[in-house]
Amino acid sequence: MTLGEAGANRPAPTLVSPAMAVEANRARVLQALYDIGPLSRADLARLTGATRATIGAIVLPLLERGLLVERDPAPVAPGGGKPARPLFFSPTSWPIGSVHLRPGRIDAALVSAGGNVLATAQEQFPARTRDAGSVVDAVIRALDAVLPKERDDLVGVGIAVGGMVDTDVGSIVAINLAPGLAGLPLGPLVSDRIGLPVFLDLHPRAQALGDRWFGQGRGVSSFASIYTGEAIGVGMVLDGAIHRGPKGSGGEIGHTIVQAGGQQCRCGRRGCWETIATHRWLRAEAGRLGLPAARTMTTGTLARLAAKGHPGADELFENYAYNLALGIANLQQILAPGLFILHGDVVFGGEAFRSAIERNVRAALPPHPGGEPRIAFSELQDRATLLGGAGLVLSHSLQLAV
Amino acid sequence: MTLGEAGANRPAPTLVSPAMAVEANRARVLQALYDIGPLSRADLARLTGATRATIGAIVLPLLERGLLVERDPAPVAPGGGKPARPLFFSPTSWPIGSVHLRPGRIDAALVSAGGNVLATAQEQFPARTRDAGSVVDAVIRALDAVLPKERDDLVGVGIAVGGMVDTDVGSIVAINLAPGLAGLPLGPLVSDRIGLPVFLDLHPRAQALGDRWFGQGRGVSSFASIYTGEAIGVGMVLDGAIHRGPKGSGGEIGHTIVQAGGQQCRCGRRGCWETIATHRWLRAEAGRLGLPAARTMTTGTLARLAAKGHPGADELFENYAYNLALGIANLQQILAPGLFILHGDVVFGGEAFRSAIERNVRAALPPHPGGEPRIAFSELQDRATLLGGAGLVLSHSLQLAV
DNA sequence: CTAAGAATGTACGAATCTCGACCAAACCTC
DNA sequence: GAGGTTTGGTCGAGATTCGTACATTCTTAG
Repeated sequence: MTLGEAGANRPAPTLVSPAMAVEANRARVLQALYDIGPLSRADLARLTGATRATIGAIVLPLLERGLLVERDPAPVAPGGGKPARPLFFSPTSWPIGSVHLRPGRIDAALVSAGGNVLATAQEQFPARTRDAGSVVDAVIRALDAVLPKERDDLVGVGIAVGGMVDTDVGSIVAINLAPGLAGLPLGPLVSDRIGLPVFLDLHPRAQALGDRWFGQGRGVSSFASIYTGEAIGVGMVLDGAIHRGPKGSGGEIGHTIVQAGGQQCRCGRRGCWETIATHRWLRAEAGRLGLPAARTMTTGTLARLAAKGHPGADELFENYAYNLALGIANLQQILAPGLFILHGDVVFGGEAFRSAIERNVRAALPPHPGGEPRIAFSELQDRATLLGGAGLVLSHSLQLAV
Repeated sequence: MTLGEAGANRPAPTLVSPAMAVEANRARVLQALYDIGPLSRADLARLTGATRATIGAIVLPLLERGLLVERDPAPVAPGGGKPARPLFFSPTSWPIGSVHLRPGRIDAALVSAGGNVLATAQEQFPARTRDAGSVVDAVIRALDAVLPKERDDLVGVGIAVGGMVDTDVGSIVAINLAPGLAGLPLGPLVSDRIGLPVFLDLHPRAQALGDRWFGQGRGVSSFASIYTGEAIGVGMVLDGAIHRGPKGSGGEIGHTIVQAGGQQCRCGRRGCWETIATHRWLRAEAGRLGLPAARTMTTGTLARLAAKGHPGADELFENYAYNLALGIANLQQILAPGLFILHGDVVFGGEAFRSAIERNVRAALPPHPGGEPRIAFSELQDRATLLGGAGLVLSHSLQLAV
C-alpha cells in the first residue's frame, strides 16, 4: 500500500521475471476489459499486440475459475466468419467488499468484479462519539451483512473515509465532524476481524476509482474526480494511475488558496477554495440576496429558482459556477487532466449548471492544442463511492507489478 | 512522444514478451545507477531482486558497447570477500544533444549519459523576428558546434523551450516574447536536418528532468521543480514519472489564480500567481517602498539589502517568500509531491530565503503523517535546463516499455 | 444445396529469458 | 598458510511468448 514517502528513496524497481510477466499480462487483459467492455479473444489479441494463441492461454484459467464468462456470440462482421465470443466478468464472481464511512453513517456493499452491486447495508453511529471501538464494531456489522459466508473468493475490502487518512497504515488521521476517530487504525483492525486484505483511502480518491473502473473514467488516461457539497475534494488519475502522494496526503484541494486575504476558512487560513465553492458560501450568499430557504439552499434548489426567474437567483447561479470553475481551471493549468467528473451536490444543478461551469473554466484558460477541458457530471450517482471502494481493491490487485 | 489526449481512450497496453522483458530490465538496471550512483553487479542484484547471473547477463552488452565502465575496486567490507567492481556510465559515452531555446538566445550542449557536459555553444537571434527559418538555422548551427562528427552513438536531441509547446508533434505553440515562433514545428524540422530523434518539451519540465536524472530528484519518487524569475513554471515528477498532460499542456502554474479579483495579469485575468511571485511584483513593491535599484531588483539584491538592515527590505523579503509559498502550498495540498526544487532567481536569496519559503509553506498546511514538505534550491545552477534536455531524451529512451 | 471465403479459437515447435546451483578469484582473519 | 566470505562467471532447467498450421463456424455466390 506504500507509495513512497516525501523525498524518500524510490524503492528499487524489481526486475521482470517470466512469473511476473504472466501476472502482468493477465492484469492487462483484464484492464482492457474494464476500459472497453466485453471483448473477444481476437479483439484482445489485436488490442494488446499479442497473438490469439497467447490470449487464449491467458484467459483460459480465468474462465475456468469463473472470473470471466463467454457471452452470446456477437453479430458477425459483413463478409462472414466465425462469430466472436465476447468475454466479460461474470455478474457475480470475484466479489469485493466496500465501505463508505462518514460522520454518523456507514454504508457497506458487496460489489462484483464487473461493478454489479450485489448487496448493501447501513449502520449508524453517534458522530461525536469518543468510543472508536463501537465504530469499528458497526463497520464489521455492516460488512457481515453484505459479505457472503463463503469468503474464499473474496478479493478484499475497500474503505472510503470522508476525512484525512494515512494510506500507508490504513488509519484515519482526522475527520472534521468526528474527532473521536482521529488516529484510529481502521484498516488493520477490520482486516484482523474479517481475515481479508483491507485498503483504506480518502473518499474523493475512492470516488475517482469508481469513475476509473466503472464510470466515465473508463479508458481515459487522465481525469480528475471532484466531490462538492459541504466540503470539496479531488481524486486524480494521471496517466492511468491514481495519484496519492506520500501516505495519501494529496487531494486536499478544498484548502488551496484561490483568494489570498479572502474569507476566513474553518481551517484557520483565508481564501481557501472551500470558502467560495461549498454550501456555506452558497447559503450565506442566498441569505444575503434574500432567496427563499437560503439556509438549506442546494445547487438543485438554486437551479430551480433560477429557471423560474427568481430575482437574484440567476446571478448567484452564475457566480457559484464561476467559483467552482476557479479551482477547476487552476487544476487544468497545472496538470491538465482534460476531464473533470463532478460528484455530489452540483450534479443536481443539471445541464445548465454543468455548461455554466464548463464555460467559465474554458474562458479562464489559454488555448492549447491539447484541447479544451471537459466538465461532466457523474453518471454513477450515489453508487460512486461504494463502487470506488471496490475500485480501490481492484487497483491494488491489478496494479501492474512490472 | 504521445501521452494520451484529454479524455481520449488510453492506448491499450501491449503485453510483456520475453524480448520486451530484457529491454525493461536493462532500463531498470540503468535507472538504479542513475538513482543511486555506481553499483556493483552484486549490489544491483540485491536491489532488483534478480540473481547475480541475470545482472551479469544484462550488463555484459552494456560494458561491451562502452556505455558502462568498471571502476576501481571498492573498499572491502569488514570480514573480507572479493572486492566489488562498481559499474557506472562512461564519462563520455552515450552522448546526448541538448538545446535550450529562449527569446533571443539559444544554448546547446553535448551531455554524456552520466551527466557530464562535454561541450557547449551559444547562438543569438532577434527575439521579435518573424523569420522562423533563421531560428531553426541557429539551432542547427549551435547543435553542429557541439555534436560529434561521428553520430552513430548519439541517442537523440532534447529541446527545452521557454514557452507553450505541443509535445505530441514537437512544435512551439506560443512564446511570450517571441511571437514569430508560434506554431513552428521545431522538433520535426531539427530531426530532419540532423537525422536524429528529437524530443521537445516545456522548459520547466525539462528542468525537472534535469533534477530527476542528475540533481536532487535522483531516487526521489515524487517532487516538483519550480522555475522563478520573470515568469513561473513547474515540472512535476509523480511516482517516478514526469507528468505532461495531453500534448504537454500542463505545468502552467504561473497562471493559476491565487487571489481572485487581484492584480491584472498579462494573460488578461486577475490574481494569477505570477502577479505576486515574479520580478514584476518584486520590482513594483521595491519601487513603492523606495528601495534602491528597485527597477532591477532581484531576490539576491533584496537578500543583501535585508541582511544589511535596509528599511523595508526585510518586510519585502518576507512578503515575497510568503507569495512564493502560497502557490507551493497549494501544490502540496493537491498533489503532495513532498519535495520542491527551486530554480532561477530565488536561488540567489540564499539559505535565509529558502528557509523563509519553507517556513511559510509549512505554516500553511495542516499536519499529516506523510511528512512536512521540503523546499530545496537547485544544486545544478545554470546547467539544470541543458542537463534536463538530455534527461528528456533519457526519459524517452529508458521509458519502461512494459 | 454446395462450395469457396473469412474470421475465430486451438495445438505444437522454436526462441529467449530468468532462476538456481556450482565454481574460480580475491580479500580478510586467525 | 588455512578457512571463511564475497564477487563474478558458466551451465542446464523451467517457463513464457511467438509464429505457423489446423479445425470450426458463419456468410455469400452460384
